[in-house]
Amino acid sequence: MAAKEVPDIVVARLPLYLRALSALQGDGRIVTSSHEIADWLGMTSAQIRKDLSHFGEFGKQGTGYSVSGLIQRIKVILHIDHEWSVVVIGAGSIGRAITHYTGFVDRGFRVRGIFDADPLKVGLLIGTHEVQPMEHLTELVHRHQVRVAVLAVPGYVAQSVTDLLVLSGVRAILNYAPVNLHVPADVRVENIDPVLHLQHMMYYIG
Amino acid sequence: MAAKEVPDIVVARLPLYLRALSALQGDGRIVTSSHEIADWLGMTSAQIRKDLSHFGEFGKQGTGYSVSGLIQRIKVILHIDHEWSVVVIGAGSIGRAITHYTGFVDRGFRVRGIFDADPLKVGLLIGTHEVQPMEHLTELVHRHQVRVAVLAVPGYVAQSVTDLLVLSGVRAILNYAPVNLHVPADVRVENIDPVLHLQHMMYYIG
DNA sequence: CAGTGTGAAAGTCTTCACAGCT
DNA sequence: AGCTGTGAAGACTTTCACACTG
Repeated sequence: MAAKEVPDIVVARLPLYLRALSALQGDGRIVTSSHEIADWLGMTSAQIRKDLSHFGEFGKQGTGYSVSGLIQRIKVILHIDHEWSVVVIGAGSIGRAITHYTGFVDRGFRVRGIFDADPLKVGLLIGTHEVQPMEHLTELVHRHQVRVAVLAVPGYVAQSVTDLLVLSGVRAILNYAPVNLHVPADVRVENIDPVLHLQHMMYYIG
Repeated sequence: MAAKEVPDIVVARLPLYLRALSALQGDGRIVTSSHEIADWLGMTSAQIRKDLSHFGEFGKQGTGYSVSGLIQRIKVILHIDHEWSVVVIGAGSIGRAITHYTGFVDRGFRVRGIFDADPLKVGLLIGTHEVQPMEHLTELVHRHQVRVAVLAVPGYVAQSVTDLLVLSGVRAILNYAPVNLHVPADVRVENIDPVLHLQHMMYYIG
């Protein structure tokens, strides 16, 4: 069965399955089942089977799934069977944390450069990366064919930086600024705002 | 209409409304409408009205909502009309970024301490906070009645640190480790994993 | 008239339960 | 026997559309 119109919510769970499968692989499991993955993630096995069924058939009835096989298939579906180059915009504490983060590389992403508009930050060394001025952004994006950016700038410049990123050819933006970005329809944005999560939880903590 | 059994997905959107309302307030708006909030957030006005209707009546027909009034009402619903004390566990780059983050305080949260198991990190100054050893955690949680923790430790210690947090009285954990934490039913966990968002977006970027 | 609050309808997502394969 | 893949049922969420109010 070919993937044609897969619900976004299903796509959003595939990276979670990848995370569970990596953990199981780390534990030495060669074969697994929808039940085992479901237990690891705290969800139901039926949901996992249903989700996967949107993309084809991956398991053996009576046996389960090959861990490495399913990992590979999901990576292909998500287009992360090869490495993506990423630029980080903003050399504040969030930008620096992202650039330092080692968990990126083995999951398909590689930081190619970090940029900041503040002349005082330009030239600073963040891990192995030297902070570059915004003027160098477009050139580097073209040179490395960067399609992915992490945006870690103050809210009031987030939209103008976004416009520049889009113009340079970036197609996916992970936004840490607490604002809603406007982008063309063919550009994806996902937002991360830790305070939103904290506020959400407080409803139940009272 | 009293709030009785509000869907979690509705609760999760309230912090978003708060963010939009703050932005509108920053622009000098005194009164607003479900349409204006919806435009700002890129959603429909019906959804906003329906969501709010779970908690009561907040607007004036024909006029709209008082911006400051609605902000205050939502803060009360979310229990963030007062400040919550937070501890940060892990003084790696993420823990440091969180501790530095100034956007916490004005949105209801205040970091009371940062902890790390690594003796080499203990004593380091992060902003105005000195990194403390894990042994001090329980005492500080009790002293400041901390109910909220941000977990920024490596995956392989995340569960044991979680157990300690829960034992100390923490009821809400914002987890940056890429693992699924097990907690008692009265403890809330929300997870943040930037790579999950990046992988999700790559499906559409191809 | 503009804009809320809300039943009812439409749409989406999850769970069930079982045929069928290994 | 054990486990997948999947229609059908059930649960949940969003959208519609309009009575009502200032």
